[in-house]
Amino acid sequence: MEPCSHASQSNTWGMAFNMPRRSQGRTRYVLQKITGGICVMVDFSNAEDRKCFRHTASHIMAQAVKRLWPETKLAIGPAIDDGFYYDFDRDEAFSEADLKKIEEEMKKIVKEDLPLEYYELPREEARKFMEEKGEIYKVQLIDDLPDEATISFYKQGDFTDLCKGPHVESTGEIKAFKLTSIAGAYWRGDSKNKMLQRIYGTAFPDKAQLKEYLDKLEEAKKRDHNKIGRELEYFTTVDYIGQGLPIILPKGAKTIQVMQRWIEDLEASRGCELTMTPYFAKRDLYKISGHWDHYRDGMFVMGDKADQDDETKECFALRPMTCPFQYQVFLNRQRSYRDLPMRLTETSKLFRNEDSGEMHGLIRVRQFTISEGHYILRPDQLESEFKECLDLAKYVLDTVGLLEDCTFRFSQWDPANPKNKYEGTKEQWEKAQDTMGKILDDLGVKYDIGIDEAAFYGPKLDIQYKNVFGKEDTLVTIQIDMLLAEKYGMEYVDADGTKKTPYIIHRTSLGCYERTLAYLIEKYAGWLPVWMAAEQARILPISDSHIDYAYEVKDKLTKMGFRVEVDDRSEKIGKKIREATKEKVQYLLVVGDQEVADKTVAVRARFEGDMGSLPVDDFAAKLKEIVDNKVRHEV
RNA sequence: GCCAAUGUGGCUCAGGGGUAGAGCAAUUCACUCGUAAUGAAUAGGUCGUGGGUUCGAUUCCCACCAUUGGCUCCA
Repeated sequence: MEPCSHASQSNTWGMAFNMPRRSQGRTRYVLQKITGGICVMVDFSNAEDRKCFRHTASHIMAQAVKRLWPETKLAIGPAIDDGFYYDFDRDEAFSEADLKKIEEEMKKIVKEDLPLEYYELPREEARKFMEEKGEIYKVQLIDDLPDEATISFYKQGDFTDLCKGPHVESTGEIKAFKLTSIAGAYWRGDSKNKMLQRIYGTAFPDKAQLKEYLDKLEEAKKRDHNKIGRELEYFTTVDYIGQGLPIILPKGAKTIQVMQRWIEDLEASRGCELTMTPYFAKRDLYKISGHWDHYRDGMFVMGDKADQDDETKECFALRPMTCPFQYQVFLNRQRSYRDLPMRLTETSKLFRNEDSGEMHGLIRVRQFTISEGHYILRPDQLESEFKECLDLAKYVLDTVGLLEDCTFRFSQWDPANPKNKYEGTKEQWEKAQDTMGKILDDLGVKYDIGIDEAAFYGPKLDIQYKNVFGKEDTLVTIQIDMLLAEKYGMEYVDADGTKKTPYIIHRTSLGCYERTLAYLIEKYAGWLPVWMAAEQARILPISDSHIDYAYEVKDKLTKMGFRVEVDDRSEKIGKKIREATKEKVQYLLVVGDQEVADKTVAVRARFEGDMGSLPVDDFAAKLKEIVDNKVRHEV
C-alpha cells in the first residue's frame, strides 16, 4: 500500500507498445506505464491492476477538491484493498454535502476525459515546483525520497501530482465511483503530527460492479455483531458502566461457557496444567517484566496517581496479561530439565485501559477473557512445542469455522522503533526471529511479515481475522519469548548439572472469547453452530392443551444435556415459528395432537428443512450426532 | 487520545423555541389456533447527562457521557 507520491524503481506492467486506446471487454483497460508513454493491457480482476485504476480515481478526487477549494493542501492518496483515499489539509471540515459536491466535480473530470501525462523532473526542479504551489507535504515527500529515486509526476488537465504511478490512460476510464466516508488521519500516521482529513472512496469500471460492491457491503453490515449481537441478546452495554465493558447476557454467556469448557478440556488433553492466579498484583511484579515501563498507560493502576510512583506506598494494578503470574508457578521450587516442558494454561480475565476511541462492540473491550498458555521449555523443545501450539490453534479455529478466513502474520521487531518499544539485544532478537522463521517455513505456513508488530519481549505469529467492515484484528497469537525468563530469574538444572534459562512460548488457543464470539456471530449471521448455540431447539405447542407434553419433551431433552426451551404463550403456531426463526433457533419442534398421540415431534430445521415427525429419541439421536460432530453450515 | 457523525419510550424512526407522535415489542382481555405476524384495549418518554441563552429549551449554544466510522495504539 505505497502512497502515490513515491518515485519508483521498477515495475511489473509488461512491455507492450502502442496498444489500442480503448480495449475490448468491459473489464480490460489500457494502463499508462510509469516510465513514459508505454502502455499495457491490464485486467480489473487482478488486484494490482485494480489498484492502478483506483489510484487514478484518487487523483481525480484530489483534482476535484483542488478545483472546489484551491487552498486545500494535498498529502497522500493511495489505492487500498477495496478503493482509495486521499488525505487533505484544509481548515474547514469536509461535510457530507461536500462529498456530494466533490462527486459532481469528479463526474465532470471523468467526462472531460483528460489523458494522464507522465514526466520526470530533477530533484531541485521538482521541489521548486511543489514549493511554488504551496504543497508543503509534497515537498516533504520529495525531500524524503532516496538520492537515486526517479521523481515522477502525472498530469491530467489542470492537475499535477507527484506520483510513481502507474495510472490508467485517461480520467474518462473511471466510469463508476462513490465517496464513502470522511475520517481523520495523522500526517505520516504519527499522532504527534497534524491530523488531516481523509476521504475514502471506491471506483469500478462500470456502474453495475459498483452497485454490486455497495450492495455486498450493505449485506455484510447486516451481520455486524454489534447490531445483531445486541438484537439477539448476546450482550449489551450500559452508559454508566463504561466503554469497553459489555454485559454478556445469558445467551452470550452460555456460548462462551461452552467454548471455554471445550478449550479447557482440549488443553488438558494436550498435556496442559490449569492454574488460577490473582487478577491484580503489586506494581513490583510488572516492574520486573517491563510492563510497568512499557505499558503502564495501558494498565488500570489503582490508587492516587501521586501514590503510584511513591515507593513507600503500596500500589496495585489489574493484570493486562497472565505471563508474570504463571511464571511464579515455575519459580515455586527448583526445576529440573525433566520438568520441562511445563505447559501452564489459565482462562483469565484481563484488563487493558484502551484509548477511548478504540472500543468496538465485543471485538475491542477493556475487560476480556482469554485462554492463555505459557509453555516453559528447554531450547531443544522449542520447535516441537511451537508446532504443537500452532496445531492446537489451527484445530480450534478450523473446528469453529474461522480458519479458512484467517491470515497469518509474522510480527517482527523494528530496530529503528523511535519509542524504544523493545527490550533485549539485537542478538536475542535475531535469534528469536530466525528460530520462528525457520519453524514457520518448515511448517509451510504462508505468512505476511509485520515489521514493528512484535511484542516488546519477542516476535509473534499472529493469526488475523477481518470483521464485516474489513477491519483486521488478532484472533490468536503465538509468541517466542527469550527475555522474560531471565528477568524473573527462571532457571532449571540441566542434565549436566548446570543451571540454564528456559525459553517461553506465550500462546492463546482461542484468542479472546468476547472477540471470537463477535466473529462467530458475523460469520454465521447469528446462526451459530448448534453445539455452541445457547438455545439448540425450541418446542412450539400448537395450542395450550399441548403445553404439558411440550414440557415433557423439554424435560427429556434437557436431561440428555440439550439446551431446549418451550414457547408456551397462547399464540398461533405461525407467530411462534416466525419469532423463533428471527431469534435464530435452528431446530423448531412443533407438537400438536398428532405428536402427543405418537410421542413424536415435528421437526422444522433451519438447514435441513422439514424433517417430518420423529420419535423424541430419534430426534435426540440426530441432535446428538450434530452436536458431537460440531456440524456447521455456511450462512 | 485525535478527526467526524449520531443520541427522541425495549426496538425502528417522525417531529420540532410554547413541557412529544407512529409502527413493532410489552401488559390485559378475548380467540385455542398445524408451520414466518389473530383482534381489541391499556400502559410506557423530565427527548443521553449537566450547564448556559430565553418569559419559556427536547429543539439554539457549551461541556461531558455513550454509540458509530476512521487515525494512532493494541503486552
